[in-house]
Amino acid sequence: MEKEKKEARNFIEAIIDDDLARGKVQQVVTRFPPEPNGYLHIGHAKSICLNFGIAKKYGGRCHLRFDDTNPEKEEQEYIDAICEDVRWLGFDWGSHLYYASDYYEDFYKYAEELIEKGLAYVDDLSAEEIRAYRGTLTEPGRVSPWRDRSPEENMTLFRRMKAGEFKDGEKVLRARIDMSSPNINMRDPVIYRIKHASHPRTKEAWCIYPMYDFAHCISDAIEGITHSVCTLEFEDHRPLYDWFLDHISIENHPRQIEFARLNVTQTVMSKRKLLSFVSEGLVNGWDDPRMPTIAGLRRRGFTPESIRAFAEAVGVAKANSVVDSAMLDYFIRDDLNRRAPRVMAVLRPVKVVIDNYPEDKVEWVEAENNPNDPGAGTRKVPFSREIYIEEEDFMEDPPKKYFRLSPGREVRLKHAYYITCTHVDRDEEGKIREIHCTYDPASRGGWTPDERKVKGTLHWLSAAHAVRAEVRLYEPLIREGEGEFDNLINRDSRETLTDAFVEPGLKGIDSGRHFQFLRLGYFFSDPDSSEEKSVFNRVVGLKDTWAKVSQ
RNA sequence: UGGGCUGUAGCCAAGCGGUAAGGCACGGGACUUUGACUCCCGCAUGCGGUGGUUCGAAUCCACCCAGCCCAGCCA
Repeated sequence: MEKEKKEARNFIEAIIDDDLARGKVQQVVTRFPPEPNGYLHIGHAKSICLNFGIAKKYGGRCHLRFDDTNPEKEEQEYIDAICEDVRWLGFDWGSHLYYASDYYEDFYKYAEELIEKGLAYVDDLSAEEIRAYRGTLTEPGRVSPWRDRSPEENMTLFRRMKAGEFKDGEKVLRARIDMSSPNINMRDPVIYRIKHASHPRTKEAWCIYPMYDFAHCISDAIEGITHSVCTLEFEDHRPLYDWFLDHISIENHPRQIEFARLNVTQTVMSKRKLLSFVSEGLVNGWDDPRMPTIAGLRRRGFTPESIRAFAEAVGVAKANSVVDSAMLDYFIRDDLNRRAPRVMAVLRPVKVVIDNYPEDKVEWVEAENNPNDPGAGTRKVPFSREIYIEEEDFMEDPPKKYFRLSPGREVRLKHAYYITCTHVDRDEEGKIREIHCTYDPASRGGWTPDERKVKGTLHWLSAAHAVRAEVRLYEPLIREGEGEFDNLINRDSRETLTDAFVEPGLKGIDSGRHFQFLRLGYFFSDPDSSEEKSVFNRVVGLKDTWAKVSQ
């Protein structure tokens, strides 16, 4: 019998179940609230899967809302990219696409309400002075000399701020809470500042902009969000959000739940650092296959399914943690193993001449497209006297347990014949020119009537038929280990192989296709591919037991 | 040395007073026309530490230790 009664539930879902059971909420509404100041990365993917996942699980809805309250850092390009990434990940916000900037009038109205109630004031202190007055972690702050202006005066000043009568930084609006609170967020936080800047959406309509803390909680409330899921660093802000919502005329008061953000080994999860990678040219843009951005992962060849499975597997909790990147590798392999057709490619070719094979003969051997999926069918691959094999599949003087090709050794060419190495032809510098072999005509298809065992099986390509391709291999941008961040940056994280070859069937292949290059790994045809030259990214290598053994 | 939060295996993570799930990694074996996949097996007398309560504690209490976050007119 099935036994899936034990449905995995994280602590957030436990809270939601409880709220539902107590009748606190009838419908679950969540949201994913990015600031459009950069591209989304794998850490955001976890949050997206969490928020949209919860909505789906509970039959509720999840909004996509841009927290665009800082016009100096935000751009339309980022808005478009974020929408594309969320959609690609497989989530649908339906008609629920919102912007904090849609609520600017509301925020303004609520700010005036606080002023009327004597709960907000216009402060003339400079940024430096405000910082000095704020106190420290262990000492209370001091009140601003402007803290006791009358509501009328504050209202007049605030309206003049809005009207553009002051320069940037000349005045701010602050909440009047408690300068001696042990929670620094409660020490009269700034809620509006003057920025004479053009906003991607509201353009020149405003010269005062609300701070995140003020805008965010009100946006959630306006949208009817029931559960505001966010990361741990906002835990200290919750009392502030509660204060705002308790002091303005608004009905809904979402419950905020904080979880630990995702960290992955050898992976940069800071938008600031990722932006510097882009601007300093360490990578070729936000969608460079080495980037942990969703756009980068997509171009590398990751699938939405694999990322969702990964997000599900890492779980949700409150403990800071760093997930082993091997986990991500596992889920993309797991997914591609099921769907990627097998094909042969030789990345670093070395020529093999089969001396007893007829000069001009070509045989088309049958090859299965996916041994794990009989429905995937078969294809024909050309075989001839001269072939390419992988450089590392031959060793003149092999260590023990090496069961690839070496002098006197017999191996199987996948789908084709058994060959035995007779001798090696080298040039003056000692570099291999050709490896000479003989083949056993009785072994066609890859087995013999005498059923003798051949331990090694190699992939290969008929030299005359092989199609040249470019293959790009990637390593993590960050090296393993500890130390100064800059010293860990891998400035040689991409290797471009321009002399690789693939099966003739891949000539002119479309971009966006997944393959398993037999024995090498999973590859993805890059958008840089053209009619003349295909370009493949290595998504991830196959697990390589030999690499471990040979060390 | 203020406030908030967190410590369960190498890495994630269940567990909610009844005797330590699961995944990744790792090790061993089987299978193999991919050294892949798949399949078996192994992997915490132990839950940050010390006391206490209890017939019984990872779960409750006390104290201690360690780590993370907060002093933007960023989000």
